[in-house]
Amino acid sequence: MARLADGSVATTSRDLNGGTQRPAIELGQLLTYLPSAAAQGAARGHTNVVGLIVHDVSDPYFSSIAAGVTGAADEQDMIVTLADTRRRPEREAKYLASLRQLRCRAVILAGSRSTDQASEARLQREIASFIGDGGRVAMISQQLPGVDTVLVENSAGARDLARDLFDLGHRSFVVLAGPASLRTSRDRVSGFLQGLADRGLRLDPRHVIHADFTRDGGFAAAMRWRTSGIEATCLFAANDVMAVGAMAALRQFGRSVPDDVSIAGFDDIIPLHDISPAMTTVHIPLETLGTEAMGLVLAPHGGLTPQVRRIRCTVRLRESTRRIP
Amino acid sequence: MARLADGSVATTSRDLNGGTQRPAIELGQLLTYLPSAAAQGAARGHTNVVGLIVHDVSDPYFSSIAAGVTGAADEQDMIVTLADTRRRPEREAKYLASLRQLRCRAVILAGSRSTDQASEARLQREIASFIGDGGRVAMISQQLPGVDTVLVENSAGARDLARDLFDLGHRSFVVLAGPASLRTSRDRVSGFLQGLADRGLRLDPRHVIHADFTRDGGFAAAMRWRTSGIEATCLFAANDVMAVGAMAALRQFGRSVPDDVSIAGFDDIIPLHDISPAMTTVHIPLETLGTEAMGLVLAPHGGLTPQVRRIRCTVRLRESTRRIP
DNA sequence: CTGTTAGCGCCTTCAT
DNA sequence: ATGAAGGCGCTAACAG
Repeated sequence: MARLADGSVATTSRDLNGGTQRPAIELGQLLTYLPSAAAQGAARGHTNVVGLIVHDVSDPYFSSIAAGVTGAADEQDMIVTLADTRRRPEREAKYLASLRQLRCRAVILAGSRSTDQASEARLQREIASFIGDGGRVAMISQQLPGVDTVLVENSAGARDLARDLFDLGHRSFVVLAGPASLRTSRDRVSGFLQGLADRGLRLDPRHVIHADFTRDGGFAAAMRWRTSGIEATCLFAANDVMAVGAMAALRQFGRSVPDDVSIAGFDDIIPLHDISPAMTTVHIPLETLGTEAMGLVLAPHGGLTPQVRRIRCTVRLRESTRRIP
Repeated sequence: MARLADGSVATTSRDLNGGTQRPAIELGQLLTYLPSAAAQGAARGHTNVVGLIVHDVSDPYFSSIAAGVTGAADEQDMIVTLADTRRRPEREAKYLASLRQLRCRAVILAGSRSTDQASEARLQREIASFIGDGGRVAMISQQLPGVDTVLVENSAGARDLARDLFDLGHRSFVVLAGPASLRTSRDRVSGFLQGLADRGLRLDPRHVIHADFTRDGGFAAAMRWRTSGIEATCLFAANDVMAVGAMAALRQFGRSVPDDVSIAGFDDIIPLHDISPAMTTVHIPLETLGTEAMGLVLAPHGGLTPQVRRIRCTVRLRESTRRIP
């Protein structure tokens, strides 16, 4: 194409790629010409695309991770393609297949693993194929055997939170948990129970109410708590969006936070930083999750032992929880 | 590749593509084989990728739009690649170039146009090249000459809001505006002023305070208002995240909402649906913006006249604004 | 319907 | 340093 300008083809390709834009003629053409990434990919056998699979982009948890990923990608001149499973675990494998077809250099899977055997098995196979084709993959959240992981210490964070709430004087809790099928929710719940146990308190299993891992789930769980007749001075929601849904429900049936009941969440998502009362939660450096994941998949191959990067969660005590005399 | 299974090449390509998986042998291979999208793109001359360029994914405004786009893309078996400018307008052209190189079928540009002449001009050129190569492009927000647009009626929405606030009894306003360089902010501000003018009220230009179009911008603007000594019964923030930042500032210097001062925002972003007091705002169907944009770029070419799809904004009066006796 | 033959647009040895 | 040739993995227009 641009041979009209110079004369040869290989040469043109070279110094177009080599950064040394020599013939001024090319510079002129540059205004509109760009090599086809598709053709380059076909010829080279790989591209500079990295895939990101999330459960729900519109959830601030995932959009912050996405921001971390796009930021890191930009610095490496990589392009990120986004897939949103809409919280249907079985979609992950499907999207991974699409990304494999794209011959992405790497894929980042953000979000809790589920306990659906069929989906997870199919995902495992897709991952194996992807890696077999020379691609890199990183998980964000829980570890999957054999793949690099940015591991969020959900359990430890929830344990610390439970202890702090206990030390604030709370003795009766209700846990607004996500679906039992989500590892993230399970880890947080069990960590929380462990923290209470550390202080000698055993929580009745009926005090754990399961619902969707969303705002509406939190609302519904709080409603179910209300009709359950279970007493509690403190509610722990397994994530912030559930907590905010629960707060809405509490408001609706006239319980004030934190005067009537304290509440705590998990994640420390940004849009909630300014609500009132400020939400007690467990902070996760969400953007960092994304950049770390990019770091893993872009790093030179780590050999046979999968890399694991642990991310600590830190308790943020705020107004939505109060001291019990 | 898979010719080992059958014998021919074209045949394999055909019924792999044609859905009629004939030879059982292939079905066996299918477990791991997938045609390379890169090579397909090279051969066909186009791909099933659509690009999405946003100002900031972690902003709920954009993440909701992204959700709409990914949802629509999924239905059409398209793949979306995401680029985040981090609110630097000059990045748009750069990313558009990357996407052009990818030979995307289409690109969606979400977010306010700026008034930076240089960036906009460069963007215009990129768009022209992109379209010249046979790609489709759609804007979300304001119209750009010659390109399909999902036009948000910011001005009308702000005008309606102003009238409603006036009718609530408010007579003194302060506008917390975004940067003067952002069309979206300008449109909302001018619409708001127009609405007041419709009721016979003229707002002193000093009552318009400019800041970043972010939470921190809203916080800063509210702080500047405080020290300005200007009196007002109602604050209008040009978007919700600014409004929430302003509310944080108000809380910090002990002004209660809505008792001391009413406040209104714009966008009706989801994470704010449950805050207290509930925020008066102007609703935009954000996900719809994304799906409509996909509709535009996937529709058969609209001829020479660019398509424009207008999206209405509707006022949502809530607790953060009160009636003035 | 199937197999053959050209490309698609680029990159990469390999000589020169 | 530069040009020629071969190939990347697939599709499409053409014959059989």
